[in-house]
Amino acid sequence: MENPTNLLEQRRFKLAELKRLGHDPYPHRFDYTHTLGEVRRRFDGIDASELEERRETVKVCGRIMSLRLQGKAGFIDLSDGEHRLQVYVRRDFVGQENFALFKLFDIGDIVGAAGTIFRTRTGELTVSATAVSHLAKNLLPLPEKWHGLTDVETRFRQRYVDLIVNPEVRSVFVKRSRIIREIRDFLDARGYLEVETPVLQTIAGGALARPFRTHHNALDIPLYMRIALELYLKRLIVGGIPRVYEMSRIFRNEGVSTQHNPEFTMLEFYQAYSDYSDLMDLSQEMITLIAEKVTGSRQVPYGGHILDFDKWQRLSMKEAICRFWPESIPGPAMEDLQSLDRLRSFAGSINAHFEPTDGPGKLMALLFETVAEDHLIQPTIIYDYPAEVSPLSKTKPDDPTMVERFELYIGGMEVANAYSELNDPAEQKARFEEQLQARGRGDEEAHDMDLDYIRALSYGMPPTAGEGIGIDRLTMVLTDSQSIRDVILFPLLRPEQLSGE
RNA sequence: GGGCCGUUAGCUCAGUCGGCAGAGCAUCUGCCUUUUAAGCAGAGGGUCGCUGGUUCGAGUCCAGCACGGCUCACCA
Repeated sequence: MENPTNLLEQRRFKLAELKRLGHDPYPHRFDYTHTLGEVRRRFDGIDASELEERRETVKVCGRIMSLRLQGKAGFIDLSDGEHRLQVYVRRDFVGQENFALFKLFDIGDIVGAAGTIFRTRTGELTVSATAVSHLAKNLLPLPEKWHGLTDVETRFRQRYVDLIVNPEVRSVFVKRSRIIREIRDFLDARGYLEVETPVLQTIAGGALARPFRTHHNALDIPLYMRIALELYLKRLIVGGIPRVYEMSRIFRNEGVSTQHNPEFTMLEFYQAYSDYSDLMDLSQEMITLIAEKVTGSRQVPYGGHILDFDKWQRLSMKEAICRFWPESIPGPAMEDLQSLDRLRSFAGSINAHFEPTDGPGKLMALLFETVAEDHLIQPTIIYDYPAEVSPLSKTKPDDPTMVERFELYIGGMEVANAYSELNDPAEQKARFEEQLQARGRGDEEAHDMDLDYIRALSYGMPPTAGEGIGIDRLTMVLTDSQSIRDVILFPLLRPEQLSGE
């Protein structure tokens, strides 16, 4: 057979050559003695002469990341995704047959090598092979070694290739895993029970968002994918589990952006006999600790800023509106934020879009989001929200239009949302009814009535504080990622047209 | 959904005024037994995202479509 010119045909040709030489092209296993990381840990500190004396033998395996052929010898760099190790293959050390096999190796192939550890003239730790094995063929060439893979679409669609060639991508997901583990450790150490609640729900509640719809065939009923964990976790507080959390996927049928993916990971935790101010302290402690454990410092780079987790600030929503109001436009005083007419005129003055049916609470939240959110780069707790936009929160003792709720902002993003939970079933029912009216006015995101939840509250729920933390966004902040897709392994994309070849 | 930008070799990218489709890496052939962005000599590789249009002639100009990115709106 002649050497084909097409890259793919060349690889298939080499695969056929492997078979022709009597090698199983896809062997079942490989008995390695050390991972590449173990070799590095064990021998990295040992100099050339000592290695020569010790003649340590190893069997290692990994993917070929580069290959330098040099006549009757050659070097390959193996990677296991995290560590790299060089292998030296020399014809008079491995023999004719193994050397013929070695010549069929391509960049990207998975191979094994047995041999002794030594250092080359340039000092690099290397396995001098006495035998090589072929373990799996790379039929689709990898991106080049200098620029790597930068095309964003290919990186997301073929994350496996992204992970092979871009080591920093792996490090983001290692950090993400660490964040999740630290959160579990933190909550477990404080007596929280981790639970799992339904993803498929007949009423998608606990947040103001549009759900995905699905259908159960056997029961022939419509179902929704959950948009929050909240209402089931509070049922468990009623059931006598005073500290409970769930960290899992939720789904919102909304747009995608650098800060939104339709499925994302949320931590929600609930603590009985506490209110929102307890959770302010707890969140601050937890997030600062995680930042330090995951990044090694309480000062963390993000988007050209240094986030300082030693300097948290706390502002009420009204204070934040007044403080961050643009200087060029006459701004409100605190007392102006009560009056519907004034709120409307202030919203107009900053070109914020609102509906005539929006009440004062919605307008206040709108003013906040418009003028303040972008300024909240440093870790900031914004507290005391309008009741109108918080149907599940307990009102302030001195002001029934406001609730005990706070959100945590870092890097200009909302990272957490917490409140003192409304536990009066009669008031909860009234709040749901208000939401139904908003729904009647066309607000698709208004909360649905959940009569079982009212029934649960009627058995008595202790005073409780609860919080939700967006794990994807927290990961963005702690890995200096500007897009949520950089912290989600397989973000949602439109389907791709793939031909069979 | 709106606005802006992008799509050229396996990868990263050039392509001028509309006039023969280019480079580096990768690949192939030859040489090379401690290289590491190995080296030297040579070669092959293209549905220029898709469909139309204008033109003697389109990667280039025009229209539509697809996919993606950023951004606005919505949201966490």
